[in-house]
Amino acid sequence: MDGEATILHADLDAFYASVEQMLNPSLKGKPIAVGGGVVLACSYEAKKFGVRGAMTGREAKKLCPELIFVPGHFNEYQRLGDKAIAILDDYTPLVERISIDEAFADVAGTAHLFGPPLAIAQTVRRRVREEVGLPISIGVARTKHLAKIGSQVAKPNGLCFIDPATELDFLHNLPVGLMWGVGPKTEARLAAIGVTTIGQLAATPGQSLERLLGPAASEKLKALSFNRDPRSIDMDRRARSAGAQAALGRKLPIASVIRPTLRMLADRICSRLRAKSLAGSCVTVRVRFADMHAITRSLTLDAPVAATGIVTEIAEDLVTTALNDHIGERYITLLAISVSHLAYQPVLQLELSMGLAGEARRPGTKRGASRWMADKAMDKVRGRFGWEAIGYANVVLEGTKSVPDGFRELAEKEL
DNA sequence: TCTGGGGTCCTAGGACCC
DNA sequence: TCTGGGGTCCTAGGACCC
Repeated sequence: MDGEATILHADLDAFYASVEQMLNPSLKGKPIAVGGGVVLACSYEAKKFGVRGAMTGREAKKLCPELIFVPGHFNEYQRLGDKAIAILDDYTPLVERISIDEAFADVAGTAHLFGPPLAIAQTVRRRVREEVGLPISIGVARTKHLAKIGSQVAKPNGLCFIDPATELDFLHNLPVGLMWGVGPKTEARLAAIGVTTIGQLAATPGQSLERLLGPAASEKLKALSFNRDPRSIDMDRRARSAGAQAALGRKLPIASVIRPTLRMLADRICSRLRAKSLAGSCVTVRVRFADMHAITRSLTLDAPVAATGIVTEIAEDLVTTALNDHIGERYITLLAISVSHLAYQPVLQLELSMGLAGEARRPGTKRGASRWMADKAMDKVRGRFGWEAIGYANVVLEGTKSVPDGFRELAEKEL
């Protein structure tokens, strides 16, 4: 068995806000928020007042009157995040990037070169501070799950090494909410049967847990509560779906709102797919109503698609059926599309799927060949002049853009 | 003919994570 | 002026096949 603590979980602290404080030292030590209408990220000083991501700017300002809003340097986030995570590559090839500001690394095979894992973690922290200028917390443990918990416990700007000899003592004293997969709902359910620590969860009979959370979740949590985590480092995780969404404010569900919005969303998704020679055979839409409750409708196709026009039309059909099931709703507040069941499409098949799949399904629609030409032309212009050079301009979404495009792009996972 | 059972896919909803 | 955007995984019922 793997008896040694060789997994590192490295997590940049309050990443976007820390970058802003580094770029503008006058912001250091002050409560700041990136964003305006919505808080995209905030500093530890702001968190002390209860400010959180996804809050409206107004709400945040109410909690913390001195809060300073900054627009955000999105290009810098990508560059600095890459630079920090790349430092891990100097100590092992086994690095798994989780998001822009977070990664796992396994240094099991490289101790003879760089010393024990704890020493490597210390070096990485020092180098990120010196070479990138940012605080980073690291957890070191025997499993991914425990390393991740370690980095959370270490924050802000700390290091937490969990000795395998005493790891269960450490783990069992922590609140269940720190476990991967335990969010507010599960935490509340567990609390209802008196389980608030990981130790109490470990001591709960499997049957009661299963009744409460279902077989898969209870089995997983049970294993994790004894630090049995089978996951190893996965160096190239591929996305399984690609999606896009747009918050609309409050809009009547009419064609002049729905059509251009869906076209814009399909355009975003499909150009990403085509750029990677991918196509997907399942299209899902999501409609959210004024009371925040949301519904989804999906359709699985015979062949994968990546043409903007085809995805737009399928999405329109799905949204229409969704709305027909909810006639009483007066306003919609969000539309989303997701394309899944992705498959790699060598160019020839991609061209075919763009045309034939659509025509087979809906004979009356615009011919596949001309769609292929239109998409291809658009991809080409954007390749040369950038995304904004051409697009589906729409008056509908003017002014409702609450989140900058830069932020959106950072959230996109590599396809 | 009737009955049981397993496996897999599709769809809708929900919880969670960054 | 209520409440962003991009993802993953699980559940449960029904269809369908063997």
